Amino acid sequence: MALDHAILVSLTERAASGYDLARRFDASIGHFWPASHQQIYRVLARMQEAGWVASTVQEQDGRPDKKTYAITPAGEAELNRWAAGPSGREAVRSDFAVKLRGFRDRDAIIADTRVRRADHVARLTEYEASEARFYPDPSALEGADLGAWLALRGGIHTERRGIEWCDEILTALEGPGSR
Amino acid sequence: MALDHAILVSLTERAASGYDLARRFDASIGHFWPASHQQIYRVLARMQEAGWVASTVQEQDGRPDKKTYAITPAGEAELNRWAAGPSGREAVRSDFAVKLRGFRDRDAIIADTRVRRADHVARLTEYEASEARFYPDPSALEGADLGAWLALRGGIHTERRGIEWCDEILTALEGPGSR
DNA sequence: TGGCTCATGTAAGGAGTTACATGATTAA
DNA sequence: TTAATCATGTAACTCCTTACATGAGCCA
Repeated sequence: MALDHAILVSLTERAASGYDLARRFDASIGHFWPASHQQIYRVLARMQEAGWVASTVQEQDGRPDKKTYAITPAGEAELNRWAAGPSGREAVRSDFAVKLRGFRDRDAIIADTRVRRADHVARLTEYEASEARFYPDPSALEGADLGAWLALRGGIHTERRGIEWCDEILTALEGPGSR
Repeated sequence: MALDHAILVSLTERAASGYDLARRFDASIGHFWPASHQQIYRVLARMQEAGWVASTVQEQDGRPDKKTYAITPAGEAELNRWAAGPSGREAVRSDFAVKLRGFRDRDAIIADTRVRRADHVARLTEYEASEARFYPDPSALEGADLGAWLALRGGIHTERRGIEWCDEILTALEGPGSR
């Protein structure tokens, strides 16, 4: 059900079409809760039926009509209800850890680890650039900005520990100095 | 499909019934790929049909019959095939990060963060105890043991960064010194 | 001419969760 | 006598993924 709330949070920041939301999810919220456009359209339809969002259609020339969704008071109430409750522990599901655990193909693991490391570095770079750009003075943050910054910090920690882990794996499998 | 491979890895270590596997998942492999007994029974049935595992039934007095599953050569081949390929990046889905991002209820977030922190500490303690007990001399490890240790290291890194993140959140929301 | 962006969806299937079901033994 | 452990499953449901579908404009 958390996709519902992720969409509501995003709509609180600004009304949007399904298409817009899909792009936002690719760029920002999706780092914490990825979603495809197909899923987003389905959930929007469901939430409209529940009265949590309302849509207005805009015609556009040369382009398909655009349905813009906005959060309703009922949607706000639902967000508040959800925000007040505890969040569940998220399940860790790592194909990679299972593969390590079943240790069979040293070279495949090394290759895999290198790819993962590069991926972590890329995302860390992206997060750090966002942090420098949008939150240069964290001690001055309040409310929504503070929350968004803390969420970003979570991403930064995740990527850093991912790099550390990859380095440990590479050191153990290839010996130090060969990376 | 990775539950299939997690079960196969576990069966490689030792043949087991669905019930045994469910307990093993609760205790160890499940830290990287949680699974309920219902799921495990379903996957075992599917893998038996595919010829990846074979079962023998043992009668027991005073207790229900026990179906013990073992991996077959076809299952070994499948595991090797899977181990040689790259592993996908796992999707991060964090209810908690979405909640932070939508920052609405400071007290609820603080309470939530404290619970999460305690949870991370508990698991970290467990992992560190396992490490000290089973892998006192990591530099001497090889093969399957090395893989299992590296997987455990991943868990340790995850919990540590989880604690760091929680501390950062609590510091930002309550100010330093009040924790 | 071929692919990208904008914009909306449907449909089928795989994976995971939750609830239900049965039945004997053993420990508090 | 109540609950937990051992041991097996079925059924319904939600959620996510992948593939398919349409159609106009724009850039190389």
